[in-house]
Amino acid sequence: MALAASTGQAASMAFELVSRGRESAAALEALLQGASAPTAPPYFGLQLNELAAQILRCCDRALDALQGDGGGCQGRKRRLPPCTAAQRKPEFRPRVLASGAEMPTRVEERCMVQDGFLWRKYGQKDIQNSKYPREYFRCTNKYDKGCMATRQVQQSEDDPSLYNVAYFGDHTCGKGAAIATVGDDDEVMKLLVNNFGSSSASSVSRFPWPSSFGDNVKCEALQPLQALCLPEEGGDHREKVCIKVESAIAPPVGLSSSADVSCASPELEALLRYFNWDCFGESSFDIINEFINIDLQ
DNA sequence: AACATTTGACCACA
DNA sequence: TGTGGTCAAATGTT
Repeated sequence: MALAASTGQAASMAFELVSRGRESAAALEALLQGASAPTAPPYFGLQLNELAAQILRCCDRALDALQGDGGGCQGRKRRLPPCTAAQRKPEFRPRVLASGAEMPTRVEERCMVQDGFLWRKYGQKDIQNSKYPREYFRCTNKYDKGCMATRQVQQSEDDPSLYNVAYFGDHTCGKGAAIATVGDDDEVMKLLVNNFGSSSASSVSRFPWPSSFGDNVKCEALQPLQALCLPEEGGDHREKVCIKVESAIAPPVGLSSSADVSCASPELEALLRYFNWDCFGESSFDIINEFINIDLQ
């Protein structure tokens, strides 16, 4: 009963948050419709007005879901696979962590900013001595362009709001080239391109984290990036960054605060502000992660 | 129809 | 032999 009450409370809070997000997105879209094309450059392969429209669609679907099923955020469902001798698939088990904890609610997988690199999840594995599973992603251009870039994402045990993201291999699909030309006049984007366009230690040393992603969301690299660039055999490289996504204003325990990187570009600031409202669950991490992922290529 | 995620099985490696 | 990374069938979403 108490559970039902708290579930209802959470649902109404989620509904309110999504509603606020929708209002913000609608305002953003209206602003962008009045802006001339040169002031709204494409980010991550999307025009900002397209981005705003996408946000609206996501909000509408989220609101529909919240109203439709009494508050539960349903992810994609999987029916019981047929149990025949030819099919090895055992019976379906609900998605529960090894620790017995529930998986974070997936609000809307596809409601994320595209960074020019598209990742496709190809596996998930429970890792020994870890409460949380590790998720495996590959570049969607693996087969058509032979791009061998992959990444692994795992929630931190010490701090569930922290995710460890490891990047393997280089993108050979060329999809990131456009990103480097976006924001040439933007201080932050320059830093990011300078730091991540090369794997050399000298450029990495100017890694600009931590930076603020709006008022309520912070993304921080918890360790110097150069310490996490692990060379691999065959010229392959691995980059790993710890990402912390928090919805609270208060700084996380054990993390020293430092100066935020200012955003010289109003477009980028507008984009970052967009993240404020969608700051819960796994989906919010995906959004942030996708953004950070640009930097790491 | 195309493309996405899910998830147990398979396989390589230490 | 245990563990982690990948595969691929089933199934959901657009």
